[in-house]
Amino acid sequence: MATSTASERRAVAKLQYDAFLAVCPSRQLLERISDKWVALVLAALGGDGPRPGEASHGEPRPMRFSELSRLISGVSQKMLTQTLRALERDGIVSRTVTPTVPVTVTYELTDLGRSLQGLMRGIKDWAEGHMEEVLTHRDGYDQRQYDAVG
Amino acid sequence: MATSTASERRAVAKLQYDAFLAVCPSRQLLERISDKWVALVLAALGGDGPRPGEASHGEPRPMRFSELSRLISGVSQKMLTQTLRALERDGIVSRTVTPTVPVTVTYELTDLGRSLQGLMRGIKDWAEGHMEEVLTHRDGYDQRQYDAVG
DNA sequence: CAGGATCCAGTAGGATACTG
DNA sequence: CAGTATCCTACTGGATCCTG
Repeated sequence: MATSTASERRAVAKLQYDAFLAVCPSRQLLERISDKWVALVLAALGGDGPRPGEASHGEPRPMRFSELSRLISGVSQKMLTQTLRALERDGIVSRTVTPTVPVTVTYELTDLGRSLQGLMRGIKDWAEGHMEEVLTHRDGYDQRQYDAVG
Repeated sequence: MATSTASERRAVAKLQYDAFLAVCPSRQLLERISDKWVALVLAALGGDGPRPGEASHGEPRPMRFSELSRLISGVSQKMLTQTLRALERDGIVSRTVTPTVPVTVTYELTDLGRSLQGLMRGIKDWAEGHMEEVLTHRDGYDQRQYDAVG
């Protein structure tokens, strides 16, 4: 059962893996993709992200390391590398090296990555779209805390 | 512009917040919800999660602290408390105290939480559903690494 | 039962310097 | 340009003990 035809049996696999269980492999996968940098990298490679002098959403396209680094402000080179390596290992992004001088490296989503990208963009959009609402709730919560203490 | 009618203007707010920017508040919100425990808590409160002697998906319903703790195996009491407090502060879950002895505390999703729950369940389901595929990719990647080194 | 408070180890992750 | 390697700190998060 470990060496079954994996790709087509996902509907079945869904019944076998359970992320609620600490020992289930899917728990680790969930941890890996539940990462702010993963969300932002996938959103970037998925075509979300303003390009100079243009509206917010572009087309999905291969992106270079430095390009990603610039778009995702605040990410360290270490974390970006680490994130991209992990995603490549899991088959979510592909890495292409073109032997120019200096070398050109591009990243893009795989089919598997594309199947996840929509979800991740949804998360990012949700955060951006409900920010005001969340801020309002926080104010209320903090005020209640303040009142309770005196 | 800070005190506008927040709830209905989300479509507008979406144009104002950008999680790609390190200084944008939505970046912090994205970090907060990009958390394995958040994903699992929302999945649990959203009705995903096997109940004894039953199929995998139940109905959304209020859940007690100990119940969540048992369902989400491996979570420490500290992290569960911390996660629930943060979600409560952000208006994603609500906390209800019933003054029995000992006290009964239940958690459930708010409307805001319900709007996020679908996305989070999607992430969890993706992880469970694509586990095999990811494992296959990892094997290939690791093998290639091994070959490259010798 | 549902946490709050403490203590402490592990590691995530930033800064810096160097390489093909 | 696109990383790798190293060092080091800060925070995450688990374990434990205690309370209303």
